[in-house]
Amino acid sequence: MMKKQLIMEKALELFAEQGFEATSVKQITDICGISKGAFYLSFKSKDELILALIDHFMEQITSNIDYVVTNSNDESVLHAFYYEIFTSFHKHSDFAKLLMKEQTQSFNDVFLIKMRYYDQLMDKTILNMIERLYGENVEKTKYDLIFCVKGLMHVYSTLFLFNNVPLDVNVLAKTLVEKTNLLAQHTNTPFISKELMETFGQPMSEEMSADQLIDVINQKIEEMEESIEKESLTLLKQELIEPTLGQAIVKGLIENIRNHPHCKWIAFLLRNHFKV
Amino acid sequence: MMKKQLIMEKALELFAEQGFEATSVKQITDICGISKGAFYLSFKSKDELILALIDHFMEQITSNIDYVVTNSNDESVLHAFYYEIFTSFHKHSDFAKLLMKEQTQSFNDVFLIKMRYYDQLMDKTILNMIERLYGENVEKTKYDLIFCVKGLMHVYSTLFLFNNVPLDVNVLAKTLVEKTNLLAQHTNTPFISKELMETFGQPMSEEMSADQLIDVINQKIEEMEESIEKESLTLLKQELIEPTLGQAIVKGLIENIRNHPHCKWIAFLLRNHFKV
DNA sequence: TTGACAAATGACCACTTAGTCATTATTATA
DNA sequence: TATAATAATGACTAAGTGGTCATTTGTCAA
Repeated sequence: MMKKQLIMEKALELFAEQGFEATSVKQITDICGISKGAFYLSFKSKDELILALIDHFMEQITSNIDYVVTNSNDESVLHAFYYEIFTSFHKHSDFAKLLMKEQTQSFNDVFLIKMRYYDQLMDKTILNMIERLYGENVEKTKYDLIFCVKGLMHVYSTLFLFNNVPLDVNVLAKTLVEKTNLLAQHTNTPFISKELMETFGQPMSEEMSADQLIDVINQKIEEMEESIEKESLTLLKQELIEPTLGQAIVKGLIENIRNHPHCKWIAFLLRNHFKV
Repeated sequence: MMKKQLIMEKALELFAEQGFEATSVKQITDICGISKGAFYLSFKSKDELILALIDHFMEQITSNIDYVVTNSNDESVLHAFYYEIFTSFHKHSDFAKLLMKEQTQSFNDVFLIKMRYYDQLMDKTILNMIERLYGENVEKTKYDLIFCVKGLMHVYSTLFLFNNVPLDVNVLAKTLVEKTNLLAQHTNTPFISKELMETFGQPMSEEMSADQLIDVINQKIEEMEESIEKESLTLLKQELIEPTLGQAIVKGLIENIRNHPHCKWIAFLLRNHFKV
């Protein structure tokens, strides 16, 4: 199991540098110092590896952003959002590079669906934030705003990822907050209407069912040692099967598990499910 | 020579769909209905093919944009800029897709240099436009503005290229003009300082020398049949060797060749050289 | 020391790749 | 028609690909 992590780490470096297609399994196993067979003991295929990488990092990044956004006040939420994103990208710069390089590529159906899934989660988070901050004022322009925010994120990420520009995340976040506010408060001409958004934005992937959630939780529970987190998770599972606890308790339980590295994603899914 | 064009056309389609690395020479020759050998009669390598494609389209697009920008008044220049870009991308959508997919990829040094070169030309054009429109007001924020403009271009291009969104170029250009004006007129907090721009933006690739320009022109002249364009080009070559004509005449001569499909790029280079 | 089980190996498979070149087909010239 | 020049072919090479599996190695408890 240690090996799986080693492979993911080293492969990520290679993917970031050369791209996924240009990196061979042989190259990966060589710098890991393991045999080809050992690789296929950890991953069924090269594709499975990149999918695992995407999930591993996107779950982390997505849930962190979501938490930060839902737990900041209106004054600070935009700044917190940008700050969190760029901090994540900076910390996991190899993954961020991989993401940039492969996001328009399309070798694999599963890959594509996964990318679209996380992209839609991001859209949702941004939209949420925008609606909360500007309300009715951006009714006509909010979809354009999503794209503007993503466009800004994209260029500035490229800038510091591929040009080793020294990064002061705080300043960067500040400038983008200013720009976002400007665009939100003064834009009048929309390009993306609600209808347009719906025609191309394949119906937002619906949420996970309670049953699916329970499966994921069961799997995690088995991996965990006894702890407050495990207890909280067990209670939350119970709540999924048969709701009895109040909102406050549920929220508290989710808060308990939120910082456990293995639970971040589940915490995110549960927050979404219980809408707390 | 016809064959070269056929290969470029068909290869572009494949590259746009599958990416450069994922497309094999065999695939290209198959849909062209030619043999492998015939391919290597037109191109020394697969790499040379993609470089030729980049040059072919980027020369066209870059020179068109430059012309449009330098020949629009302050009222309309921003709109003209966006309109021209998106029209080009829409018209050559396969090439635009290729560009998006491969712009962060880095298989090849020559490729990388080429991409950076055209990217810098674009930066220059945008900067020019911004300085002209907003002057002193954007002294501190103009570099950020370049990136904002590129970020907006990027997301909206992705949107209509990969999501078959119906494209009303006029409306799109309008919304982006509004956004650009907003950002230019009200942004106060810069992220990219002049120094920062200089540290990462390897010294702007210096202009072509007069001698190099003459070489390029000589080559073109041979390919052309007798015409006003050819005569103009010959006179311009003379002017490069020994300046005798006035600005007005030079400008007129460049105007003469500007619409000849083979001369667009040369017209661009000459406009830059004579600064007319 | 033995035996049982899991972990790890790397030769090997079938296939694909970019690129070459002796050979053949086509065209133009005399 | 004969000859020279050019265009086009596709079998071939050498290297590499993702993936497999019979075999070896390592690690336990008995």
